[in-house]
Amino acid sequence: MGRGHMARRNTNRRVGIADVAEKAGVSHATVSRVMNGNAAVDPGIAARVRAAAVELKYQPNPVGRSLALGKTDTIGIVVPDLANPTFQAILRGLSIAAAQDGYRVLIADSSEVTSEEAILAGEARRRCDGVVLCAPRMSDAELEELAPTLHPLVLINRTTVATNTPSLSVDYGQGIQELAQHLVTLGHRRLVFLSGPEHSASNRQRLVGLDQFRKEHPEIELQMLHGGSNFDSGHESTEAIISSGATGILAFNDLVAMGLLSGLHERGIRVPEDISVTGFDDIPFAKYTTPPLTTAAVPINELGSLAWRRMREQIQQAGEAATQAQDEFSPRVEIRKSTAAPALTPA
Amino acid sequence: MGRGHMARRNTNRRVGIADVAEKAGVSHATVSRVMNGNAAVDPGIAARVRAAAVELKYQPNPVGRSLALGKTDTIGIVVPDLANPTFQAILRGLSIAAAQDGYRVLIADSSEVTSEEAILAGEARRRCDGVVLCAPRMSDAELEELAPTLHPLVLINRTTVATNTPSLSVDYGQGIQELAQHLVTLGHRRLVFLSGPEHSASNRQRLVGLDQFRKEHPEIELQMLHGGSNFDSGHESTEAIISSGATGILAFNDLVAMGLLSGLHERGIRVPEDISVTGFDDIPFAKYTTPPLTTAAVPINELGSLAWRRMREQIQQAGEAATQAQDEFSPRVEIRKSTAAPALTPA
DNA sequence: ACGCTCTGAGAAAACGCTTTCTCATAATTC
DNA sequence: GAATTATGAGAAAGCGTTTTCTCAGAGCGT
Repeated sequence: MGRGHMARRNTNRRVGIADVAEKAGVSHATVSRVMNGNAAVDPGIAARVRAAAVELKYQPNPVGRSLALGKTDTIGIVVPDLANPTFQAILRGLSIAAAQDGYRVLIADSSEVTSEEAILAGEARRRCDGVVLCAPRMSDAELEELAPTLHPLVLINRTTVATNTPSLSVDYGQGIQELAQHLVTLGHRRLVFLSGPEHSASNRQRLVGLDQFRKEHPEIELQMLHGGSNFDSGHESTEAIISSGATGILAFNDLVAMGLLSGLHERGIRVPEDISVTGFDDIPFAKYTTPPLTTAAVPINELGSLAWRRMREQIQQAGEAATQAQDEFSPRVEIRKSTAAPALTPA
Repeated sequence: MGRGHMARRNTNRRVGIADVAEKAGVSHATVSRVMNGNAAVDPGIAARVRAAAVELKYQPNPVGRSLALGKTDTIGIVVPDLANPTFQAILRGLSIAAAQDGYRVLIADSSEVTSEEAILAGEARRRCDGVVLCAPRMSDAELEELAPTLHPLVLINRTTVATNTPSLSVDYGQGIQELAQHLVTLGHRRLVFLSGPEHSASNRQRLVGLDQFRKEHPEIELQMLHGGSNFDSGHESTEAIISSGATGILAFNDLVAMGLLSGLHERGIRVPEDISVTGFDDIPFAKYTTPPLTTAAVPINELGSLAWRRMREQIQQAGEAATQAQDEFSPRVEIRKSTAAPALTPA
């Protein structure tokens, strides 16, 4: 029972195409043809090969396939922070959508280290058939330079001008304006925006939106307060918020709002009776806070699956340079219980 | 300026080792040696090669390397549901720890479809150097059969007897007992356990723990209520909880507890004054609910990084069959504001 | 000055697969 | 029945690396 000429190195080798070929008494090529259904193979032989394959539990080695086919059936995603529910949701949507088409996703977390992003993205690209760059913190110039080298690329929360790479963005500017408008309609006259990370493009968009809002509502007092993007930064801002004297708070996102909510609660300040608070994103937790959070809903699951669709389009087209879609989502204000008319409307 | 014999197929080929070799006037082999610093190379030549490499922006193709080296520097993780913060945290911990050692992670979400788990795990294994199986829902028998085929394998929340694969588990049984004890100590006499998914091994552990608890506290009334593992199932149980007449509620996990918290709030029932609620896991959101949730803290970030350490040990040892560690974590009860003495202790 | 060891670079095999190329055999046509 | 065309399987080239094998030339000792 010789193992043939293949028994050269390891005895406990993983079963390869050669083993199946030997067992079925055919050539490597024929096994490959049968496994991939590529060319016509005599039904009898095909059956023999298939039988040998199942008997040996043969599973083609994906690395070998990848090298031969020039594709890995894998896409990469680079996120600034995997702890952020927004990015988790995008990752999830992407992963599920991609899986439906037989693709897997490789993840890379830049941990908000801007300088790592380009490296991670490049590495991911070399291992994968494409890359999704999620809310990159790098500069526009850097992004512009990097984009072409990544080519099958989908951008989330950023856009490029030079190359026409598909991008998915959310109109944060509009969303924050609508939230501000909501507060004003309720009767609030003194607002605070608790801003997010400086490198965040979406934070800049919110600021631009609020500038616009100021022009349209010169009668409203709108203060800016520096913050971050997580619970803790919201919590830490509690005192500053209280002493601001504002009655309506626009938090950078839901996480910040939740941190703030908890801080206010500890201080015995009632929401929404004393202060109204809004979030942004409508993460799944937002409607379960106490009180449920008024926020601007970003269709976060769709983002992931649409990202995959755009990626797939590029992978399939390969050659033809089609015009790439620039999708923009408008957040929808979700009014819950964390906002209400202020107790005393100042004269 | 001929491209040499390499210009056979695509003009816009990706730059390969051959291009560098040609430019530096050396052989493929030498370029490889320089890039990997494997063998001694004449400093002059090495410099020439390196110069050529940077000029051409040469980056070795990982697929080629993987084939040659028999490793991918990638590990896979299979989770039942990427929407669950617990698994997200594990994924994150794993990803960050692995990245520190130059490894990437490929994710697979079985979406709670038990029959997919084995397939996904197998596929992941073929593409990666190892697999982390996170809270698999499959039967013990299936797991026992699958484990050896996955070999560099780390199990989370499950164990195997046959193969000695390292496993990380949490003593859910003890944790839930401690929470129950906490409620009893506060004066509660009527408790409810709002249980989780049936296929979940950790749910079974909780049930076993509570059986034990019952034996030790025959005087306590402990009801079981069916539920799930997310917000909605907690929210949906609100009525059943209220009509149970219990004053202390042990929710399957923090998500369920949060859903319940919100349901109780809507019904005007105060927590903890009227009813005490506990969660499990101590997800980041738990301390920001209103009121902050009493829960059993699972060291969730450590789980991910420890999973990587165990994986790395196996990858490095390769040959030597070392005894594999079975790590067990004891949850630590985190007392917050969602539990308190019941208003009226029944006679 | 001759032979020996040692250093270092190129040739070639290997990794596991797909696919083109080639050719034998069977099927078809006049 | 001989020439022509389908059909289908094997041989071999490639995919992009690493690594073993081989060998030329430099350095050394006597």
